[in-house]
Amino acid sequence: MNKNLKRMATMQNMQKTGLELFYTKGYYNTSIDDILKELSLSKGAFYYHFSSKEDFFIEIVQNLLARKVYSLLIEPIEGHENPFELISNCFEEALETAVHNEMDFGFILGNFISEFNGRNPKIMKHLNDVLKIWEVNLVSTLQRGKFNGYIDRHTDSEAVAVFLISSFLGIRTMMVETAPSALKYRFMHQIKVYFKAIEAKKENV
Amino acid sequence: MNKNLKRMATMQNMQKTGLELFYTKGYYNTSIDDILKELSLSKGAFYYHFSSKEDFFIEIVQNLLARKVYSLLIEPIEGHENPFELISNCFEEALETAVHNEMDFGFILGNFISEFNGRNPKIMKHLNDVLKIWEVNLVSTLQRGKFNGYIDRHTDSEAVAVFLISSFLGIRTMMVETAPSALKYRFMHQIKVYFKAIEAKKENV
DNA sequence: ATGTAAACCGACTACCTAGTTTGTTACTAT
DNA sequence: ATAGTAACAAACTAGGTAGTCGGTTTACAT
Repeated sequence: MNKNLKRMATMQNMQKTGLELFYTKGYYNTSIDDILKELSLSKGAFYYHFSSKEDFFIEIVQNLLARKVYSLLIEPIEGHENPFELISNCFEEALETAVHNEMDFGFILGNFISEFNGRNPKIMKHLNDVLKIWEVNLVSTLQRGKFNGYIDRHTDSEAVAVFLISSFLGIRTMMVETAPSALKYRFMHQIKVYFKAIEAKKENV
Repeated sequence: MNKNLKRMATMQNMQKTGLELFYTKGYYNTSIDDILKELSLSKGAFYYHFSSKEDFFIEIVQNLLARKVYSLLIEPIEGHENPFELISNCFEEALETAVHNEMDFGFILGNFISEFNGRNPKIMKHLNDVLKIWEVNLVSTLQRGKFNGYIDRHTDSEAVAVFLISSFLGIRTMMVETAPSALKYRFMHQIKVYFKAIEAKKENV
Protein backbone atom coordinates (compact mmCIF):
# COMPACT_ATOMS: atom_id res chain seq x y z
CA MET A 1 0.00 0.00 0.00
CA ASN A 2 1.09 3.57 -0.62
CA LYS A 3 2.84 4.91 2.47
CA ASN A 4 0.97 8.17 2.54
CA LEU A 5 -2.33 6.38 2.21
CA LYS A 6 -1.43 4.01 5.00
CA ARG A 7 -0.47 6.86 7.23
CA MET A 8 -3.76 8.60 6.59
CA ALA A 9 -5.71 5.39 7.09
CA THR A 10 -4.25 4.54 10.49
CA MET A 11 -4.54 8.10 11.72
CA GLN A 12 -8.15 8.26 10.67
CA ASN A 13 -8.89 4.88 12.22
CA MET A 14 -7.40 6.00 15.50
CA GLN A 15 -9.39 9.21 15.46
CA LYS A 16 -12.61 7.46 14.54
CA THR A 17 -12.50 4.81 17.26
CA GLY A 18 -11.03 7.42 19.58
CA LEU A 19 -14.11 9.58 19.18
CA GLU A 20 -16.40 6.59 19.62
CA LEU A 21 -14.75 5.54 22.87
CA PHE A 22 -14.37 9.06 24.22
CA TYR A 23 -18.03 9.60 23.48
CA THR A 24 -19.31 6.41 25.08
CA LYS A 25 -16.95 6.16 28.04
CA GLY A 26 -15.78 9.74 28.47
CA TYR A 27 -12.33 11.19 27.85
CA TYR A 28 -10.87 10.71 31.31
CA ASN A 29 -12.36 7.26 31.53
CA THR A 30 -10.90 6.04 28.25
CA SER A 31 -7.26 5.04 28.09
CA ILE A 32 -5.13 5.14 25.00
CA ASP A 33 -4.65 1.41 25.43
CA ASP A 34 -8.42 0.97 25.12
CA ILE A 35 -8.32 2.63 21.72
CA LEU A 36 -5.23 0.71 20.58
CA LYS A 37 -6.67 -2.60 21.72
CA GLU A 38 -9.74 -2.02 19.56
CA LEU A 39 -7.49 -1.49 16.52
CA SER A 40 -4.79 -4.03 17.39
CA LEU A 41 -2.19 -1.30 17.33
CA SER A 42 0.63 -0.46 19.71
CA LYS A 43 1.73 2.45 21.82
CA GLY A 44 4.53 3.07 19.36
CA ALA A 45 2.06 3.62 16.55
CA PHE A 46 0.05 6.07 18.58
CA TYR A 47 2.93 8.25 19.74
CA TYR A 48 4.44 8.15 16.29
CA HIS A 49 1.37 9.91 14.90
CA PHE A 50 0.25 12.02 17.87
CA SER A 51 2.25 13.86 20.48
CA SER A 52 -0.10 13.37 23.43
CA LYS A 53 -3.57 12.25 24.43
CA GLU A 54 -4.64 15.89 24.63
CA ASP A 55 -3.40 16.76 21.14
CA PHE A 56 -4.99 13.60 19.83
CA PHE A 57 -8.34 14.73 21.20
CA ILE A 58 -7.98 18.22 19.79
CA GLU A 59 -7.32 16.79 16.34
CA ILE A 60 -10.47 14.71 16.70
CA VAL A 61 -12.44 17.82 17.57
CA GLN A 62 -11.16 19.66 14.51
CA ASN A 63 -11.20 16.81 12.01
CA LEU A 64 -14.36 14.97 12.98
CA LEU A 65 -16.54 16.88 15.41
CA ALA A 66 -16.33 20.33 13.81
CA ARG A 67 -16.93 18.98 10.32
CA LYS A 68 -19.91 16.88 11.37
CA VAL A 69 -21.46 19.75 13.27
CA TYR A 70 -21.09 21.78 10.12
CA SER A 71 -22.62 19.25 7.77
CA LEU A 72 -25.43 18.19 10.10
CA LEU A 73 -26.37 21.31 12.02
CA ILE A 74 -25.27 24.24 9.91
CA GLU A 75 -25.53 23.37 6.20
CA PRO A 76 -29.13 22.12 6.50
CA ILE A 77 -30.35 25.51 7.74
CA GLU A 78 -28.54 27.68 5.22
CA GLY A 79 -31.34 28.18 2.70
CA HIS A 80 -33.75 31.07 2.24
CA GLU A 81 -36.81 28.99 3.05
CA ASN A 82 -38.91 29.35 6.20
CA PRO A 83 -36.30 29.33 9.00
CA PHE A 84 -38.72 27.70 11.43
CA GLU A 85 -39.09 24.72 9.14
CA LEU A 86 -35.37 24.56 8.40
CA ILE A 87 -34.49 24.52 12.09
CA SER A 88 -37.35 22.22 13.06
CA ASN A 89 -36.39 19.67 10.45
CA CYS A 90 -32.74 19.90 11.42
CA PHE A 91 -33.47 19.33 15.11
CA GLU A 92 -35.97 16.62 14.22
CA GLU A 93 -33.33 14.68 12.34
CA ALA A 94 -30.66 15.18 14.99
CA LEU A 95 -33.02 13.96 17.71
CA GLU A 96 -34.10 11.03 15.55
CA THR A 97 -30.53 9.77 15.38
CA ALA A 98 -30.46 10.20 19.15
CA VAL A 99 -33.56 8.01 19.51
CA HIS A 100 -31.78 5.29 17.57
CA ASN A 101 -28.78 5.66 19.83
CA GLU A 102 -26.51 6.71 17.03
CA MET A 103 -23.93 9.43 17.33
CA ASP A 104 -25.52 12.86 17.36
CA PHE A 105 -22.73 15.36 17.02
CA GLY A 106 -24.52 18.32 18.56
CA PHE A 107 -24.91 16.27 21.68
CA ILE A 108 -21.38 14.95 21.60
CA LEU A 109 -20.25 18.55 21.57
CA GLY A 110 -22.39 19.42 24.60
CA ASN A 111 -21.23 16.30 26.38
CA PHE A 112 -17.57 17.13 25.95
CA ILE A 113 -18.17 20.71 27.02
CA SER A 114 -19.60 19.35 30.26
CA GLU A 115 -16.66 17.04 30.74
CA PHE A 116 -13.95 19.64 30.21
CA ASN A 117 -15.69 22.61 31.78
CA GLY A 118 -13.24 24.33 34.10
CA ARG A 119 -10.89 21.35 33.87
CA ASN A 120 -8.97 21.76 30.65
CA PRO A 121 -8.95 25.31 29.26
CA LYS A 122 -7.00 24.35 26.14
CA ILE A 123 -9.53 21.75 25.03
CA MET A 124 -12.41 23.97 26.13
CA LYS A 125 -11.22 26.67 23.76
CA HIS A 126 -11.50 24.35 20.79
CA LEU A 127 -14.91 23.08 21.87
CA ASN A 128 -16.20 26.60 22.40
CA ASP A 129 -14.99 27.52 18.94
CA VAL A 130 -17.20 24.83 17.43
CA LEU A 131 -20.14 25.91 19.57
CA LYS A 132 -19.59 29.50 18.50
CA ILE A 133 -19.66 28.54 14.84
CA TRP A 134 -22.97 26.81 15.34
CA GLU A 135 -24.33 29.84 17.19
CA VAL A 136 -23.17 32.34 14.59
CA ASN A 137 -24.76 30.36 11.78
CA LEU A 138 -28.01 30.03 13.68
CA VAL A 139 -28.04 33.79 14.12
CA SER A 140 -27.50 34.20 10.37
CA THR A 141 -30.43 31.96 9.60
CA LEU A 142 -32.63 33.90 12.01
CA GLN A 143 -31.57 37.23 10.54
CA ARG A 144 -32.37 35.92 7.06
CA GLY A 145 -35.73 34.86 8.45
CA LYS A 146 -36.38 38.39 9.69
CA PHE A 147 -35.30 39.86 6.37
CA ASN A 148 -37.53 37.50 4.45
CA GLY A 149 -40.54 38.32 6.60
CA TYR A 150 -40.83 35.09 8.54
CA ILE A 151 -39.69 36.31 11.93
CA ASP A 152 -40.98 39.27 13.93
CA ARG A 153 -38.60 42.16 13.44
CA HIS A 154 -38.41 42.93 17.16
CA THR A 155 -36.87 39.53 17.83
CA ASP A 156 -33.38 39.32 19.34
CA SER A 157 -31.73 36.78 17.02
CA GLU A 158 -28.77 36.19 19.31
CA ALA A 159 -31.03 35.45 22.22
CA VAL A 160 -33.13 33.05 20.14
CA ALA A 161 -30.00 31.25 18.96
CA VAL A 162 -28.75 30.84 22.52
CA PHE A 163 -32.14 29.64 23.63
CA LEU A 164 -32.38 27.09 20.82
CA ILE A 165 -28.90 25.70 21.39
CA SER A 166 -29.31 25.48 25.13
CA SER A 167 -32.66 23.74 24.90
CA PHE A 168 -31.22 21.31 22.36
CA LEU A 169 -28.22 20.47 24.51
CA GLY A 170 -30.49 20.08 27.51
CA ILE A 171 -33.02 17.78 25.89
CA ARG A 172 -30.22 15.59 24.62
CA THR A 173 -28.88 15.25 28.14
CA MET A 174 -32.29 14.16 29.31
CA MET A 175 -32.95 11.80 26.41
CA VAL A 176 -30.22 9.35 27.21
CA GLU A 177 -31.94 7.39 29.92
CA THR A 178 -35.65 8.04 29.83
CA ALA A 179 -38.06 7.37 26.95
CA PRO A 180 -36.18 9.29 24.26
CA SER A 181 -38.96 8.99 21.71
CA ALA A 182 -41.59 10.58 23.96
CA LEU A 183 -39.17 13.31 25.01
CA LYS A 184 -38.37 14.11 21.41
CA TYR A 185 -42.04 14.44 20.52
CA ARG A 186 -42.78 16.77 23.43
CA PHE A 187 -39.70 18.83 22.84
CA MET A 188 -40.38 19.35 19.15
CA HIS A 189 -43.92 20.41 19.95
CA GLN A 190 -42.78 23.06 22.43
CA ILE A 191 -40.16 24.31 20.02
CA LYS A 192 -42.98 24.95 17.57
CA VAL A 193 -45.01 26.71 20.26
CA TYR A 194 -42.00 28.90 20.88
CA PHE A 195 -41.56 29.60 17.18
CA LYS A 196 -45.18 30.69 17.00
CA ALA A 197 -44.38 33.34 19.60
CA ILE A 198 -41.63 34.94 17.53
CA GLU A 199 -43.09 34.64 14.04
CA ALA A 200 -43.93 37.77 12.07
CA LYS A 201 -47.40 39.07 12.90
CA LYS A 202 -49.68 39.54 9.92
CA GLU A 203 -51.24 42.76 11.17
CA ASN A 204 -53.04 43.76 7.98
CA VAL A 205 -54.57 40.81 6.11
CA MET B 1 -16.69 15.95 72.04
CA ASN B 2 -19.64 13.60 71.88
CA LYS B 3 -18.71 10.63 69.69
CA ASN B 4 -21.92 10.66 67.75
CA LEU B 5 -21.51 14.31 66.98
CA LYS B 6 -17.94 13.77 65.86
CA ARG B 7 -19.03 10.97 63.60
CA MET B 8 -21.68 13.15 62.00
CA ALA B 9 -19.28 16.05 61.65
CA THR B 10 -16.57 14.14 59.82
CA MET B 11 -19.06 12.39 57.57
CA GLN B 12 -20.66 15.67 56.63
CA ASN B 13 -17.30 17.31 56.05
CA MET B 14 -16.28 14.50 53.73
CA GLN B 15 -19.54 14.74 51.81
CA LYS B 16 -19.36 18.50 51.54
CA THR B 17 -15.82 18.71 50.19
CA GLY B 18 -16.51 15.56 48.21
CA LEU B 19 -19.34 17.29 46.38
CA GLU B 20 -17.25 20.41 45.82
CA LEU B 21 -14.39 18.46 44.28
CA PHE B 22 -16.60 16.11 42.27
CA TYR B 23 -18.38 19.17 40.95
CA THR B 24 -15.28 21.15 40.02
CA LYS B 25 -13.02 18.34 38.81
CA GLY B 26 -15.52 15.62 37.90
CA TYR B 27 -16.11 12.29 39.62
CA TYR B 28 -13.68 10.18 37.64
CA ASN B 29 -11.07 12.87 37.81
CA THR B 30 -11.22 13.28 41.57
CA SER B 31 -9.46 10.74 43.75
CA ILE B 32 -10.45 9.91 47.29
CA ASP B 33 -6.99 11.03 48.30
CA ASP B 34 -7.77 14.47 46.88
CA ILE B 35 -10.74 14.76 49.21
CA LEU B 36 -8.85 13.40 52.21
CA LYS B 37 -5.92 15.71 51.60
CA GLU B 38 -8.25 18.71 51.73
CA LEU B 39 -9.51 17.59 55.13
CA SER B 40 -6.23 16.18 56.48
CA LEU B 41 -7.84 12.80 56.96
CA SER B 42 -6.69 9.31 56.09
CA LYS B 43 -7.88 6.39 54.00
CA GLY B 44 -8.77 4.62 57.23
CA ALA B 45 -11.23 7.34 58.16
CA PHE B 46 -12.88 7.25 54.74
CA TYR B 47 -13.38 3.50 54.53
CA TYR B 48 -14.52 3.40 58.13
CA HIS B 49 -17.48 5.62 57.24
CA PHE B 50 -18.15 4.66 53.62
CA SER B 51 -17.94 1.32 51.86
CA SER B 52 -16.74 2.56 48.46
CA LYS B 53 -16.28 5.64 46.32
CA GLU B 54 -19.50 4.82 44.52
CA ASP B 55 -21.58 4.51 47.70
CA PHE B 56 -19.98 7.69 48.99
CA PHE B 57 -21.16 9.52 45.91
CA ILE B 58 -24.67 8.10 46.16
CA GLU B 59 -24.94 9.32 49.75
CA ILE B 60 -23.85 12.76 48.57
CA VAL B 61 -26.57 12.72 45.95
CA GLN B 62 -29.23 11.81 48.50
CA ASN B 63 -28.04 13.93 51.41
CA LEU B 64 -26.89 17.08 49.66
CA LEU B 65 -27.91 17.24 46.03
CA ALA B 66 -31.50 16.03 46.38
CA ARG B 67 -32.22 18.28 49.34
CA LYS B 68 -30.75 21.35 47.71
CA VAL B 69 -32.66 20.74 44.51
CA TYR B 70 -35.77 20.51 46.61
CA SER B 71 -35.19 23.68 48.61
CA LEU B 72 -33.94 25.77 45.69
CA LEU B 73 -35.88 24.55 42.67
CA ILE B 74 -39.05 22.98 44.03
CA GLU B 75 -40.20 24.75 47.19
CA PRO B 76 -39.95 28.23 45.60
CA ILE B 77 -42.52 27.33 42.93
CA GLU B 78 -45.06 25.65 45.18
CA GLY B 79 -47.45 28.56 45.72
CA HIS B 80 -50.74 29.41 44.02
CA GLU B 81 -49.42 32.64 42.55
CA ASN B 82 -48.75 33.23 38.85
CA PRO B 83 -46.72 30.16 37.82
CA PHE B 84 -44.82 32.13 35.18
CA GLU B 85 -43.53 34.52 37.83
CA LEU B 86 -42.75 31.72 40.27
CA ILE B 87 -40.71 29.83 37.70
CA SER B 88 -39.09 32.95 36.25
CA ASN B 89 -37.95 34.13 39.67
CA CYS B 90 -36.71 30.67 40.55
CA PHE B 91 -34.66 30.37 37.35
CA GLU B 92 -33.49 33.96 37.74
CA GLU B 93 -32.06 33.22 41.18
CA ALA B 94 -30.50 29.94 40.13
CA LEU B 95 -28.79 31.58 37.16
CA GLU B 96 -27.69 34.50 39.32
CA THR B 97 -25.76 32.11 41.58
CA ALA B 98 -24.30 30.67 38.39
CA VAL B 99 -23.12 34.11 37.29
CA HIS B 100 -21.29 34.47 40.59
CA ASN B 101 -19.70 31.09 40.06
CA GLU B 102 -21.32 29.60 43.11
CA MET B 103 -22.73 26.10 43.24
CA ASP B 104 -26.02 25.90 41.38
CA PHE B 105 -27.55 22.56 42.19
CA GLY B 106 -29.75 22.24 39.15
CA PHE B 107 -26.63 22.49 37.05
CA ILE B 108 -24.63 20.17 39.24
CA LEU B 109 -27.36 17.62 38.67
CA GLY B 110 -27.21 18.06 34.91
CA ASN B 111 -23.45 17.92 34.96
CA PHE B 112 -23.37 14.63 36.81
CA ILE B 113 -26.01 13.19 34.52
CA SER B 114 -23.72 13.95 31.60
CA GLU B 115 -20.77 12.37 33.33
CA PHE B 116 -22.48 9.10 34.28
CA ASN B 117 -24.68 8.74 31.22
CA GLY B 118 -24.35 5.17 29.97
CA ARG B 119 -21.34 4.61 32.23
CA ASN B 120 -22.73 3.86 35.66
CA PRO B 121 -26.36 2.69 35.70
CA LYS B 122 -26.53 2.51 39.50
CA ILE B 123 -25.55 6.13 40.00
CA MET B 124 -27.65 7.19 37.02
CA LYS B 125 -30.72 5.74 38.69
CA HIS B 126 -30.26 7.97 41.72
CA LEU B 127 -29.59 11.05 39.59
CA ASN B 128 -32.62 10.36 37.43
CA ASP B 129 -34.73 10.05 40.57
CA VAL B 130 -33.78 13.59 41.57
CA LEU B 131 -34.45 14.85 38.07
CA LYS B 132 -37.82 13.12 38.07
CA ILE B 133 -38.81 14.78 41.35
CA TRP B 134 -38.00 18.16 39.88
CA GLU B 135 -39.99 17.35 36.75
CA VAL B 136 -43.01 16.08 38.65
CA ASN B 137 -43.16 19.20 40.79
CA LEU B 138 -42.82 21.45 37.78
CA VAL B 139 -45.77 19.64 36.22
CA SER B 140 -47.76 20.20 39.41
CA THR B 141 -47.05 23.90 39.35
CA LEU B 142 -48.09 24.09 35.69
CA GLN B 143 -51.29 22.18 36.35
CA ARG B 144 -52.09 24.53 39.21
CA GLY B 145 -51.45 27.37 36.81
CA LYS B 146 -53.96 25.93 34.36
CA PHE B 147 -56.51 25.41 37.12
CA ASN B 148 -56.06 28.98 38.35
CA GLY B 149 -56.50 30.43 34.88
CA TYR B 150 -52.95 31.50 34.19
CA ILE B 151 -52.02 28.92 31.57
CA ASP B 152 -53.87 28.03 28.39
CA ARG B 153 -55.91 24.89 29.02
CA HIS B 154 -54.69 23.19 25.84
CA THR B 155 -51.13 23.23 27.11
CA ASP B 156 -49.29 19.95 27.64
CA SER B 157 -47.84 20.46 31.12
CA GLU B 158 -45.47 17.51 30.88
CA ALA B 159 -44.04 18.82 27.64
CA VAL B 160 -43.60 22.30 29.07
CA ALA B 161 -41.83 20.89 32.13
CA VAL B 162 -39.45 18.88 29.95
CA PHE B 163 -38.83 21.90 27.78
CA LEU B 164 -38.11 24.15 30.77
CA ILE B 165 -35.74 21.69 32.43
CA SER B 166 -33.88 20.93 29.24
CA SER B 167 -33.41 24.59 28.37
CA PHE B 168 -32.22 25.29 31.90
CA LEU B 169 -29.69 22.48 31.84
CA GLY B 170 -28.54 23.59 28.42
CA ILE B 171 -28.06 27.25 29.27
CA ARG B 172 -26.09 26.28 32.34
CA THR B 173 -23.77 24.21 30.20
CA MET B 174 -23.21 27.18 27.94
CA MET B 175 -22.81 29.70 30.76
CA VAL B 176 -19.64 28.27 32.17
CA GLU B 177 -17.15 29.75 29.76
CA THR B 178 -18.71 32.59 27.83
CA ALA B 179 -20.20 35.80 29.26
CA PRO B 180 -22.60 34.23 31.75
CA SER B 181 -24.31 37.49 32.59
CA ALA B 182 -25.26 38.25 29.00
CA LEU B 183 -26.39 34.66 28.43
CA LYS B 184 -28.58 34.78 31.51
CA TYR B 185 -30.25 37.99 30.36
CA ARG B 186 -30.99 36.63 26.90
CA PHE B 187 -32.17 33.31 28.19
CA MET B 188 -34.56 34.83 30.73
CA HIS B 189 -36.02 37.05 28.05
CA GLN B 190 -36.73 34.14 25.73
CA ILE B 191 -38.23 32.14 28.56
CA LYS B 192 -40.72 34.98 29.00
CA VAL B 193 -41.43 35.04 25.27
CA TYR B 194 -42.14 31.34 25.50
CA PHE B 195 -44.40 31.83 28.53
CA LYS B 196 -46.37 34.42 26.57
CA ALA B 197 -47.11 31.73 24.01
CA ILE B 198 -48.71 29.37 26.50
CA GLU B 199 -50.51 31.84 28.76
CA ALA B 200 -54.30 31.75 28.96
CA LYS B 201 -55.91 33.78 26.22
CA LYS B 202 -58.35 36.42 27.41
CA GLU B 203 -60.86 35.81 24.63
CA ASN B 204 -63.70 37.90 26.06
CA VAL B 205 -62.52 41.06 27.77
C1' DA C 1 19.72 -5.79 -4.60
C1' DT C 2 20.35 -2.44 -1.07
C1' DG C 3 20.31 1.68 1.72
C1' DT C 4 17.08 4.54 4.06
C1' DA C 5 13.48 6.30 6.40
C1' DA C 6 8.67 5.86 7.58
C1' DA C 7 5.60 3.06 10.30
C1' DC C 8 5.11 0.25 13.91
C1' DC C 9 6.13 -3.09 18.11
C1' DG C 10 6.25 -3.90 22.95
C1' DA C 11 8.76 -3.75 27.08
C1' DC C 12 9.67 -0.31 30.44
C1' DT C 13 9.34 3.84 33.72
C1' DA C 14 7.22 6.62 36.97
C1' DC C 15 3.19 7.63 38.87
C1' DC C 16 -1.58 7.38 40.31
C1' DT C 17 -5.87 4.92 42.16
C1' DA C 18 -9.40 2.16 44.88
C1' DG C 19 -9.50 -0.62 48.40
C1' DT C 20 -7.25 -3.63 52.52
C1' DT C 21 -5.13 -4.37 56.72
C1' DT C 22 -2.84 -3.75 60.77
C1' DG C 23 -1.92 -0.76 64.31
C1' DT C 24 -2.88 3.41 67.35
C1' DT C 25 -5.53 6.90 69.77
C1' DA C 26 -9.36 8.78 72.44
C1' DC C 27 -13.76 8.60 74.31
C1' DT C 28 -17.12 6.31 77.34
C1' DA C 29 -19.64 3.10 79.94
C1' DT C 30 -19.04 0.38 84.02
C1' DA D 1 -9.23 3.16 86.87
C1' DT D 2 -9.82 0.24 83.13
C1' DA D 3 -11.75 -2.48 79.54
C1' DG D 4 -13.83 -2.00 75.27
C1' DT D 5 -14.77 -0.01 71.19
C1' DA D 6 -15.45 3.89 67.98
C1' DA D 7 -12.64 6.74 65.13
C1' DC D 8 -8.96 7.28 62.98
C1' DA D 9 -3.61 6.69 60.95
C1' DA D 10 -0.66 4.94 57.45
C1' DA D 11 1.77 1.50 55.11
C1' DC D 12 0.64 -1.77 51.62
C1' DT D 13 -1.51 -4.40 47.50
C1' DA D 14 -2.89 -4.91 42.96
C1' DG D 15 -4.04 -2.91 39.02
C1' DG D 16 -4.15 0.84 35.80
C1' DT D 17 -2.18 5.18 33.16
C1' DA D 18 0.47 8.44 30.00
C1' DG D 19 4.45 8.65 27.89
C1' DT D 20 9.50 6.81 26.42
C1' DC D 21 12.78 4.21 23.89
C1' DG D 22 15.54 0.88 21.52
C1' DG D 23 14.57 -2.35 18.23
C1' DT D 24 12.01 -4.41 14.02
C1' DT D 25 9.41 -4.45 9.86
C1' DT D 26 7.78 -2.52 5.58
C1' DA D 27 7.74 0.25 1.56
C1' DC D 28 10.08 2.83 -1.76
C1' DA D 29 13.83 5.23 -4.35
C1' DT D 30 18.10 4.42 -6.56
